[in-house]
Amino acid sequence: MKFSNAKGTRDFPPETLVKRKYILNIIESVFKKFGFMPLETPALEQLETLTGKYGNEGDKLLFKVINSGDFAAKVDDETWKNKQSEKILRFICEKGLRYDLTVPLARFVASNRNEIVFPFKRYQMQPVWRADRPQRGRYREFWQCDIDTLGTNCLMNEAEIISMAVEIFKTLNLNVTIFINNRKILEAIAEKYQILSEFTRFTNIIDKLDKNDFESLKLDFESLGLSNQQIEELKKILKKYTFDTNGINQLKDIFLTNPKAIAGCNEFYEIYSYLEKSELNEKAVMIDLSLARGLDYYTGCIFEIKSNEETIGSIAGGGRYDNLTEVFGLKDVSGVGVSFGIDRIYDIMEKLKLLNHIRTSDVKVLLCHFDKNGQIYNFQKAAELRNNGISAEVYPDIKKINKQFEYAEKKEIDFVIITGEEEINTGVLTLKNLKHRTQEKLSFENVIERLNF
RNA sequence: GUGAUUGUAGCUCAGUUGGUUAGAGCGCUUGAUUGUGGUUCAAGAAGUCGCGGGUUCGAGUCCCGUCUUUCACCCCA
Repeated sequence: MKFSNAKGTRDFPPETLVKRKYILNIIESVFKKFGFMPLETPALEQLETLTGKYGNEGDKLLFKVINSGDFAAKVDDETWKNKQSEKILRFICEKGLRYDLTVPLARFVASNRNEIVFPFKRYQMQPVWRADRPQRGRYREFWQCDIDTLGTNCLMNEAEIISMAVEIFKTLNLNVTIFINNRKILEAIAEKYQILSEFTRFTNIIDKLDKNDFESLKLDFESLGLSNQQIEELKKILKKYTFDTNGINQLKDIFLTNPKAIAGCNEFYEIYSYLEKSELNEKAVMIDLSLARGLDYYTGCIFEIKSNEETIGSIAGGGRYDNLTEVFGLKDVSGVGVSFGIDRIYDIMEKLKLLNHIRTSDVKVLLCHFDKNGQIYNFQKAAELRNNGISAEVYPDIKKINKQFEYAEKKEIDFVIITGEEEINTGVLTLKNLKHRTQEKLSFENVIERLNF
């Protein structure tokens, strides 16, 4: 194959796209049901909008877009000769592909603050790009389905996110667990051990706990300056707790005095108070103190959702960010949101054969013919059928009838209308059910009745 | 970004220590069957062996580069 796709990007053939849209539609309809409004932003952002928001690793994964025109001429000889990529970059590119949908949202909200109705509830389903090495469930171009609420501190929004996630995955028939944590509690731990200055490194290490056992990370914790006793203590604390009064009480008992931890626990209590009476099953939501999340901008509650059946990393993630719009000049606007990764959801559902029932075509009937006269007649009949709300397709060529049947079968069209001289003369339609191999002669009205089930 | 790994017909894959004209199954086309398919039978088309370079009398096979795939890190949806 001479022309392959760019690394980590894919084509979506019709059969795939039909299934993707099925998932997207479910997600979108739930978003709408909760009162979120759509937003789209450009694929391209100013590079300075994107840099510095995702941590060091994030910046490395940004796709940069080279300036048009004679970009090389604008680099001075000295910089060019020294081959320092970072410095040259500043001269030759000023745009980049978006890395997620949250930062563009913050930019949008900050610059449209006067037109926006707050609290601002928006959903956004668009591709994002990351210059990562691809592997299973990891692509360089993938779609995120985001919802965010900005301009309110109310923790009902966190509870709402959980409800939405539960509804989405219930509708999709996927067994998942929603893991939640709170950055305030993680900060409290870091404070307790006086490693707050190393907070990012600390969260990076504990985030590995889902893949590695605690023992193998001991050296990492030691490198933070923690004593053996402290590490043993951590081992007891960094685990999962049930998301109910019992579990939160356990947590609170650990950090009796630390104000940040108490704040974090109180947030859990409040979020739980909204959900207490809903029909969540006990294992749908878990508090997981080893959940950290890499993105730098989270300040409160954080979420991550994983499939119970497939290990492909997380299929959704998000959290509360108090200061994200501040870097775009808008203070005191807190936001909370979550992003669903449709590509991973698709991969899991495909593997679990949960998408096999999706029909590739909405067409109810294929009109077949033996000659030009039949085709012309069918062209008119198809128009009449469509006018009566029936999606119909005329076989687009004059070929043997069995070819036409095979075409219908491949496109999962159950019915065919067979038009020959006899049908044209009498005005009666021959309707055949390909699945049952039955066939009957019907009037136009009866055909509509038959196909309108 | 680090270290591995993959690529042969539309698809899944064979292809010996380097040796003539690169094979199979499925699929596809045509016919048996000129108004009724999915079975069966017969025939047929199909490949710059990912791409570029090198070694060799000779490369699908060995070497280098490159693109792509998958995997482990890093990190993440």
